[in-house]
Amino acid sequence: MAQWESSIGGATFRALNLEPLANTLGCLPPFAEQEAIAGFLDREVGKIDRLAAEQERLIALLKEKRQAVISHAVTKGLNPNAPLKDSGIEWLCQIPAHWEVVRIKHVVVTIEQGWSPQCDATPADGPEQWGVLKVGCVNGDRFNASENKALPDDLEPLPELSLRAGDLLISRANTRELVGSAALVEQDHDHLLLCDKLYRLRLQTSVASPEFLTLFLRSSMVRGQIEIAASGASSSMLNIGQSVILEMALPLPPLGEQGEIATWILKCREQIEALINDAQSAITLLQERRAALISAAVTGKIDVRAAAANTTVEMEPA
DNA sequence: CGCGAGCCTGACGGAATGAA
DNA sequence: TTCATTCCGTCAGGCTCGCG
Repeated sequence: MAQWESSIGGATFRALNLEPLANTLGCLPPFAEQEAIAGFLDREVGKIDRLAAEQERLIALLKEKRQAVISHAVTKGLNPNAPLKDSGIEWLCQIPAHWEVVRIKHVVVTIEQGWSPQCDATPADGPEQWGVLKVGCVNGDRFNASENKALPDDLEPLPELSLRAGDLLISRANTRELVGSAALVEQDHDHLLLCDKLYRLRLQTSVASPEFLTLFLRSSMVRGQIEIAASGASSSMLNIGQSVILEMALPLPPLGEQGEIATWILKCREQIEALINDAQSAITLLQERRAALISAAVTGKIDVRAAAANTTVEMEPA
């Protein structure tokens, strides 16, 4: 490969011309050994690919688990022995008997949208420069303050749109999978402004915890409701109105229990994310091992006849 | 390279609502 | 009624990726 690097042309699409390929110098072992190397690589690379596929499956299962943990905890609580009652809402099924069901509007003090002036394409440079959030800041598992665009110097910022700790942000327009994504702002961002495509909810914190509501909005039940309610002619930009959020049923434990549930979910999430990271590292290592193995086998650094007799293969250090 | 497809979203316009 | 603001919907374009 290293021999070809200087011969590869193209900027956006990298292509190798035939001539350098034809002129490539290679070492050619006897035919029987070529066959042995090919057979060896088939076996060993196959093993590595199977291990990597298992890790990929593990990651998919962990992501499902992460979702299931949220969905279960925000609708059933942490005590498996708590008596249940019918919630009266079809998509919520049963909830603990001591919980209430309210409309989200009953715990919301304000809901507002922001402002989307024409901005620079680059994010604000440091916390002192004004920036306007992009809708993508609520995608994924947590609020991402780096998803913003710098406000041009000739535009006057609107300080009342800057973010405060506890603000709950929800995207009002995006693809079906992303619309309604919710994230909690954990600290003040004095110079970051709310954009037109985001709803900001401020709650009666004596009744409802923003952490709990954020997690509830991420549950599979709410995702299902949002995806049903999303409207619009363009499938790449579906919308949800304020009423979709405000009229949604919310199963509400006592405030203290909301906090316990949120803390527990966040702890589980950390553990699951650590496992996902481990699996991803394992895949990276397997890919490196795969490339090294192929390289070592075709350059004669592994004696494949000896390797065939052993299950473990020793490679010379690179 | 050039092109098309898919995905995402900024920007803008129109409808609805509220204030004067 | 008029004007301003808020809310909602979508067009068009940027970006990435894959293909011939």
